[in-house]
Amino acid sequence: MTLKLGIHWFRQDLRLSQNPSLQALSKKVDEIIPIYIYDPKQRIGSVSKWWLEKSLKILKDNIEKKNGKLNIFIGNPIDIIPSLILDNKIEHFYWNRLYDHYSITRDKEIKSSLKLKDIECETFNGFLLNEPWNIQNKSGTFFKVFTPYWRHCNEITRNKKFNNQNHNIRFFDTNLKNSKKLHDLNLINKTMKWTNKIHIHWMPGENNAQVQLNKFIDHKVNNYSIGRDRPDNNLTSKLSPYLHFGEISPIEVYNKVNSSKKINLQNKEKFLSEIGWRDFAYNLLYYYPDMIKNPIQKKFNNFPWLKDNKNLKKWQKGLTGVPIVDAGMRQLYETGWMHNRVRMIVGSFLTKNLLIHWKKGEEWFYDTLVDADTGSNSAGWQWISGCGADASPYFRVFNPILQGQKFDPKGDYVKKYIPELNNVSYKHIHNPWEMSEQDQISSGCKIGKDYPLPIVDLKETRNRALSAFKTIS
DNA sequence: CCTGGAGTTGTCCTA
DNA sequence: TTAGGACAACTCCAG
Repeated sequence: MTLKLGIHWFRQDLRLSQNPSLQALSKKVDEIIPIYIYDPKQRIGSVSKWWLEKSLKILKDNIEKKNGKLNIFIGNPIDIIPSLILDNKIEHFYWNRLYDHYSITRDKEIKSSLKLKDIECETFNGFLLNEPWNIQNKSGTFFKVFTPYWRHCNEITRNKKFNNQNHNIRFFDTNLKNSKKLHDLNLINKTMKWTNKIHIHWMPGENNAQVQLNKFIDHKVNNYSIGRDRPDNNLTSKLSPYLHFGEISPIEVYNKVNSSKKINLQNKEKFLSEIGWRDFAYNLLYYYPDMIKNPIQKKFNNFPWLKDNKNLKKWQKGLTGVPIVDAGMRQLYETGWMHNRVRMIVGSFLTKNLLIHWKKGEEWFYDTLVDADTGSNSAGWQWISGCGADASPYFRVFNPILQGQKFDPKGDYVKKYIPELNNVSYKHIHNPWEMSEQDQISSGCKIGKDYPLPIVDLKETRNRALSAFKTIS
């Protein structure tokens, strides 16, 4: 008797638990051949490469604990998959779906070629609470505004039955021919000092994702509603990279939080809606597939963005002279992550005070964030720059001094990432250029020497942005 | 098809 | 010092 074999294709679902494709396939076949295909043509940031390497290593180990082997390939899946099927007499080929244009196009092509060969191909939702085509407003189209979207989506998700059981998964125990070593992907570039420090702050992998979720539920979520806005504490869930790589199921996150009796309603709803934002971003990406590159509001094609590489570089390095902006940019560079509130502040500063195209910000974030994600990243940048579907009104230009004073009142966050300002008093921590000569001497921080003067005048550039918006309306 | 209320995350000015 | 209104106009969405 021969074994009935099926392939599960891992993509952004690097987990064994609560993985719908793996679950379904294990009911169908005797043993599962798990594969991962690294496609050099698919966009991936530098820091994401670091995370991916770690994550694949853990996945590989977890599969080996179940006496299986993870098979890694390099190249275009469209070329690789047909020969895998042929060589190994595969009759079932399963995966969990993705929602960006590149993946959708590729997956469609693969699915139809498998159908032609009479291979059973099934795909699943393992990445979102609800897939875009299942969420419609009463006019029968997709939602463009978050609040009504989430009311609807939340209702559906709350009533979904959640199967907490994991069917036993049996893996095929030998590597396929031509499969590569993880090392061959060359994901971690040794010369890049960047990623050297990331491991201090992050532990990828599905086991760590569970630890992080439990920690969040036990110690953080009950202060979430207000606390999430404060970069000087640590009350956000930090689940974003795990969700991006699929090391944890968003439905599991939703259900564990939703069913917890310890969490008060306001904090619970606030957190769940943040998980909803992730779905909403993918809803937008699905219906505006080119939003990665182009503004959803077409009039923004005429927006007078400035090409200013000098200021862009200063923004990237955290040398703008505006403390809360610089602290955020340095946190990003150092840890691969930035607090959500600060992402908005640096985004507003780049697109409104510096008038630099949001795309430049999107690219930098994509390269440097551990949670760099096609949907959330482009939706976030379109929102903050004002060109998104449901964007911030144009007159809402953040004042980084006020934001700093409001959300980092003692300057703890700023000081953590900008040691130059360590001895500056809290009165001037967000506007150190207004210190007197005397204050600059006593705090050991001479503005313009130890720490830069602001590269732009905040008031002037605010007005410049407002007039720029008038030109396109 | 029409209607009215609402829209993540603000800031500034004036009284 | 603080609270309230202005800042645009438009599109979305539900009834």
